[in-house]
Amino acid sequence: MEFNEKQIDILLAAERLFATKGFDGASVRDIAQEANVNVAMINYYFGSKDKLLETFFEWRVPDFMINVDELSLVGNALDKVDVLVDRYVKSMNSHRKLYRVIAIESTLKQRMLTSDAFKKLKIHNLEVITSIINSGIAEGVFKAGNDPILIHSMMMGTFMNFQMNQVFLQDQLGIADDDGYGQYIETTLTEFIQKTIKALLTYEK
Amino acid sequence: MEFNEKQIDILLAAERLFATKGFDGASVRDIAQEANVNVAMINYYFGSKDKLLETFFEWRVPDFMINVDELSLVGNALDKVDVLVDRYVKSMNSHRKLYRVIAIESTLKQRMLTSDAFKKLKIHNLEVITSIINSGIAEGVFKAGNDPILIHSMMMGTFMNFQMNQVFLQDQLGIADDDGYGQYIETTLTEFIQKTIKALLTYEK
DNA sequence: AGCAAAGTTAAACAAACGTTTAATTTAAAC
DNA sequence: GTTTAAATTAAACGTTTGTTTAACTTTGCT
Repeated sequence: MEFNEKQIDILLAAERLFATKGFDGASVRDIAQEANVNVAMINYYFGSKDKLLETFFEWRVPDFMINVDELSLVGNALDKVDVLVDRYVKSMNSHRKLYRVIAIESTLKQRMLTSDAFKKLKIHNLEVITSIINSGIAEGVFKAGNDPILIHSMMMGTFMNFQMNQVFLQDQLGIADDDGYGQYIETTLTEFIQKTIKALLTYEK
Repeated sequence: MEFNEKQIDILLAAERLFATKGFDGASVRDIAQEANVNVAMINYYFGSKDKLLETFFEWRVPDFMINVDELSLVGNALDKVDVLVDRYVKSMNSHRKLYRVIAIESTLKQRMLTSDAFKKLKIHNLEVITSIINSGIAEGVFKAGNDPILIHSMMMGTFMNFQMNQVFLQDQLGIADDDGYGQYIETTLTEFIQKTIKALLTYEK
């Protein structure tokens, strides 16, 4: 997938507007204006508004694949959890706008169901987590019987909750601006998720 | 707030359609048809589509207040966590449609920011969790230094993740239908969240 | 230079949107 | 039974929606 400058302008404008107004809330005229292009260019390059969303997803999905090579370098399973969560949160946090789009649109009716790219992404990431847990069990550090799906849901959900309730949480946490909020996510929230997963995997009962 | 039969029909229809198509995606004509009323009735009773959403929120919010009395009956802090999570998940799960509406709309621009009812609800629920954690620390069962906001985010986020990714997770978990998914949430997921919170609050490091 | 393809534009398209109007029916009060 | 207000309706309102058209400009190739 190769895009020229103008197409990327449109994709970036769409990302901004979808994230703040949702797919239905952002009109093609809004997007065209944000991207400084004529309205017709969107249909010319992408075919339709729906296909723009689809193309947008395919364009961004690769950014969210967990890099397995990086993880295999780390020694024990406990450290692997730390690295995994750190990379995962950093990746999602650096594409915060995108992640809000995903969260919103993936819930609505059948949109995105066609987008196999995302299903494959989720399955890939699930497999990475599963292998880490299994290696921890093999080492004797982790207890068995914890479903990777639930752990993945916990990690994703906790992060997403911070994305969805930024206004409320930023206020509650006494954080001044958006940058501070991003920093909080990359430090305190990351450590919290790391701690939670390790606590859970080593829990006796 | 008292509503007649027809108004409730509209509110219920709105709940269904907002949940599946989003606020922008559900037209007033859709809602009117779903509720078997004339289109004009929506504006007649609620003023506008925006006010319908606002009224809808205020109508449903009370259902999500944690009942503190029920919790004070339980003895130790560990059991309180179990009861809290159980009631919380059951409450959210029985209003699944609504919760999807909240999740979607609360993220988009400034909508809902005016709805103080929700902020108060969140603060109330946060206070309940805080008091449970503190009582556990007083008992010597829980370790100190865990922010209630993070624990609440984890609980909410994990549950919400199951709401947002039902199609994918239902497939991955091999669950046949919607009822089975609801049961999974009320049993396995509930136990997982309970275990996670207790593991975290008793974790050494 | 000449030509074909790609890029770009303003204008127009029909459809759908939320809302309002004006007319009519129903219900309640005296 | 008459009167007044509330409820209900079909139709129309003016916008906005996503998309297409047709004319025009730019680009790349021989």
